[in-house]
Amino acid sequence: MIRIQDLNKISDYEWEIPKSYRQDMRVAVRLFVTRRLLEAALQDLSIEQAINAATLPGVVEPVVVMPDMHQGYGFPIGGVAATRYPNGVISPGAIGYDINCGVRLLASTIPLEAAEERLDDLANALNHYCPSGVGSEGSIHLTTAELDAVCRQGARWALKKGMASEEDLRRTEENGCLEGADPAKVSQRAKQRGMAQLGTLGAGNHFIEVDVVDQIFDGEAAAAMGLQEGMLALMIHCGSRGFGHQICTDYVQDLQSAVRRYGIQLPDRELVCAPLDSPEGQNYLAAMRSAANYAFCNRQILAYHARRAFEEVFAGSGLRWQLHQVYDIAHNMGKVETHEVNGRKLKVCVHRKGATRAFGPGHPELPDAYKPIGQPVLVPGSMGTASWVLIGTEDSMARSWGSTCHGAGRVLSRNKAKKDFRGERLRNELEQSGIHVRAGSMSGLAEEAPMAYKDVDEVVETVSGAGIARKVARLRPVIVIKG
DNA sequence: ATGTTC
Repeated sequence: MIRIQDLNKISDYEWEIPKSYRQDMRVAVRLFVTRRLLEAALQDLSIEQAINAATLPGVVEPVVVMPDMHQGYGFPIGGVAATRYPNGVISPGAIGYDINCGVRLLASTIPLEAAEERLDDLANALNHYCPSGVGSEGSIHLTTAELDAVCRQGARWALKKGMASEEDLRRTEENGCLEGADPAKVSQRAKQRGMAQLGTLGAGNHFIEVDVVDQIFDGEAAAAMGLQEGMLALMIHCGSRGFGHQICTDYVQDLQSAVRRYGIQLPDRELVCAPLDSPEGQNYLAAMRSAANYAFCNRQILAYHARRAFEEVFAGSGLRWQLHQVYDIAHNMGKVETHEVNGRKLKVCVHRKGATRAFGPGHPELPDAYKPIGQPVLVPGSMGTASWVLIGTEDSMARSWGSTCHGAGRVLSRNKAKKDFRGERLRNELEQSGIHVRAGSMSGLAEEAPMAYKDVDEVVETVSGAGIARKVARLRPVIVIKG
């Protein structure tokens, strides 16, 4: 087990594990943590998993972990690993089971005071229009051909169906559609699971939240995003549902043979991978991109449903209002990107698992509205606590592969949380603190108890202190919809 | 996270 004295302290917000720590490490590991969060991380296997990632063929210095890190399947949630393209490897476990799990934020022009007495109705309407829960199905049942179109087109598919605007797409990572998706590389079983789940929320830590903009930290960036203090905002946190989960399951199994065929030495079988330039690696990439596009489309359709709920509730209110997209960004994804390494451009596959892309100002991928300020980073907190809007910086580009944190990060396992907390009691406590809660499952609610998570404000303070993101706004929840 | 031990 690694001990705190095995790490080098770089600053109050940054630590390093040198590659000399273990013989099979190819590169160092950088941890963006305070001493307190480092001590929390030492309680599980997340740091060991980051060290294991530093042994991957083609990995480029450094492997990075974020302050919200915790143990995951083969690779820490909160981890970032860049591998040379196309000579390095790609690993499904370093992207996650919920491919393109991510967050979408919409900002309204409705002041909290004007909406207060309608919040209960709004919670009901959101709960009604946005199906949630494990295995939940939506109103859309796709044919195989339509599902293939969703895989290729992502959120653009929703535009064709009248459920998106061009502006929604512009304010979505990659305009809501990754190139290179190929539904022919997706199993029939995954497609079966995906056909009826488009436009559904799912369960676990996924949620739809109505927040009030509580505090602005960067006026210029907030203005560019249309965020105003005291106004309502809508946050959607979900991913690719059973579709992406099945694709990950399929390829974790599939790629075991590639590990043998290409003679890859792995410290942990769960870190299964394949060379990016192998047929196995390319097939996974094409399937992973299909799931990513499904998730972009899923969040787009959920936003469409949510707008219908707002329209229904505020129709007779006499209010003039808008609900415009701020941004949509993934935190579980593999992306082929060009980064500057030692003064040279290098093409890499950036694995982000529980880490949010955080491109700095001027990046060509950003929409014009955000080029001057940097990319919006959307950080959901644990249930009932704050959520944050941040922006990417020059430092995130230079030091963390254009990435930052993604949320609060668990400290207790789901099983432990279910034992320690009661869903009914949590719901009552949230309601008493003025948050309207709609939850499908009380045991699911217990798993998401805020006490099972780190303090999101402390996580944000750390990335902000380290310089790999800048604070824009803090949001406070008033409605929480859970599966 | 997940038709939560296909």
